[in-house]
Amino acid sequence: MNTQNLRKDVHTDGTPVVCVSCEARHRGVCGALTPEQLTTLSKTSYKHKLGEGHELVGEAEKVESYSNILSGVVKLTKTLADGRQQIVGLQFAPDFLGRPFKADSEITAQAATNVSLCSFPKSVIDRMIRESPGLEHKLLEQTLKELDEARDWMVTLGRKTAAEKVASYILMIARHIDPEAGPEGASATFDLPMTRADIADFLGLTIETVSRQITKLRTDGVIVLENNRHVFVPNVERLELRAGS
Amino acid sequence: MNTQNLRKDVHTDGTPVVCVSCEARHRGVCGALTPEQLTTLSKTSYKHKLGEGHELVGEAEKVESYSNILSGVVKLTKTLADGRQQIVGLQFAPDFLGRPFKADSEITAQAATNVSLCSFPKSVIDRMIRESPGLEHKLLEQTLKELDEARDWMVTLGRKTAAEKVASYILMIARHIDPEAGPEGASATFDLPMTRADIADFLGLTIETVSRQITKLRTDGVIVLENNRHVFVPNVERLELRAGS
DNA sequence: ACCCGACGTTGACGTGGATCAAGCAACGTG
DNA sequence: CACGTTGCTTGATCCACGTCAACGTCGGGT
Repeated sequence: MNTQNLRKDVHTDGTPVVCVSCEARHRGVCGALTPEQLTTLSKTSYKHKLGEGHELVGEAEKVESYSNILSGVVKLTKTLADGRQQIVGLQFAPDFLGRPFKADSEITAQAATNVSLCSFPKSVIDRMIRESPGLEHKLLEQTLKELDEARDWMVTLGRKTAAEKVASYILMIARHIDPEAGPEGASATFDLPMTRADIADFLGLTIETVSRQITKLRTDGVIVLENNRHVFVPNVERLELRAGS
Repeated sequence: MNTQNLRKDVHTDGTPVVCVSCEARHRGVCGALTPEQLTTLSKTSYKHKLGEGHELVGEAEKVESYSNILSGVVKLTKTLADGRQQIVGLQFAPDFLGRPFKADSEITAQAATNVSLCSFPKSVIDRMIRESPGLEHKLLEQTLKELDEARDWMVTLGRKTAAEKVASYILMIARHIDPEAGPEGASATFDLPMTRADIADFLGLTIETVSRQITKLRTDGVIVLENNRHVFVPNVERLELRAGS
């Protein structure tokens, strides 16, 4: 492990901090740590990959550790007693994963795609939180962002039609994965990171309805599909219109 | 203003801290402040009341100030361009109101009932946050709680039937307003703090559907209504069954 | 007392999306 | 190659909920 390089990355300009074990910037974590803390963290963190569908919680994986998502998409789901399921959140590439100050979240985290993570023990981070207030500030910011996203989605779940829901979903994915697609009449290309079943669970619909609405968007020329996963949006503004603002 | 009393409240056992201007405990704020900060805050905070339906945001009220809710219920709503509305959160008596680090929340806060608040300027609190890390910790805890509630409600919005939604709503209100109603077969009595229109906006339904489902709960003996607002739940467990877990 | 408006209930009817069911394409496996 | 499996689409039917409309009830103002 090259501590020299680590130190240099921290000291030269302060901002771009890299975790030595996974060689990635940790949004919300490393950026708020002192060089000493970062070194400590690096000694206990480890990089690993998960296949699609792999569960991250309930098997003592998340409960005892926090993770940064290096690539892929993680879905947070809640399930009713009779099996009805709802996805309550999606975490993308640089997000932080893990619930501070609470072991039981009643939420299941599952890999929606292949995922690679950089994990470290809960105890180490919890101690660092107590030591450096900047870290807590980062956590608060991410939590506020998640709260905003959750509330945005509540409007979609409660008040939009199936057609608007599906358009909103595609638009959200486009903005996350292909953020270069500017707001002004630009086009976008990306892969849907989830199955139709996942999309349905996210939108509070059935797979049949999702399929029909996607077909409609396709026949109307709003999107172009390839292999059921690869999406091309020739005109993002047209998609925005379908999403019901 | 009696600073002697204030100091005494802070010093004797540490925990029960009282704001001198509104004479109430402020969950999430005063409890994390030093005596000096509390004194400073008291000089700028002011207590006031708002009638039902009064807006707290968009008119420079919330943007430039934070508030503690002393009594009443505040609803947070989002509105689509065509007027469809969704309530994305409810804040009850000891909650903190106001979004740190962001002036534009795209959310409207309205008094759902008569509300009394204790407000103070954004700038004062923002400075105190920088000074005392305990305050930020409190904010993080409240934000996490709100996130949990939002995600619980997403399941209700996306996957529950109208009957289950209404039962879940009544149950949630019961637990907030009459928390003495123990989980084991106990009864509960309380007033619904919102109109049928608000309930509909909260549940993603129409007022007619809400009315029909309430009527059904009444004719089935799960609840007893009086004046359309006062509710008696003879057996909370029966209501829980209707809420679909 | 009267009216009025806000709020709530109830009924009749239409429809969006769920449900049930069939079929298709891509894939890996014996 | 036939075979099953998984993911997706499409069609036919049904029903939960929205929509439209009428009516009841309460409280406040003149």
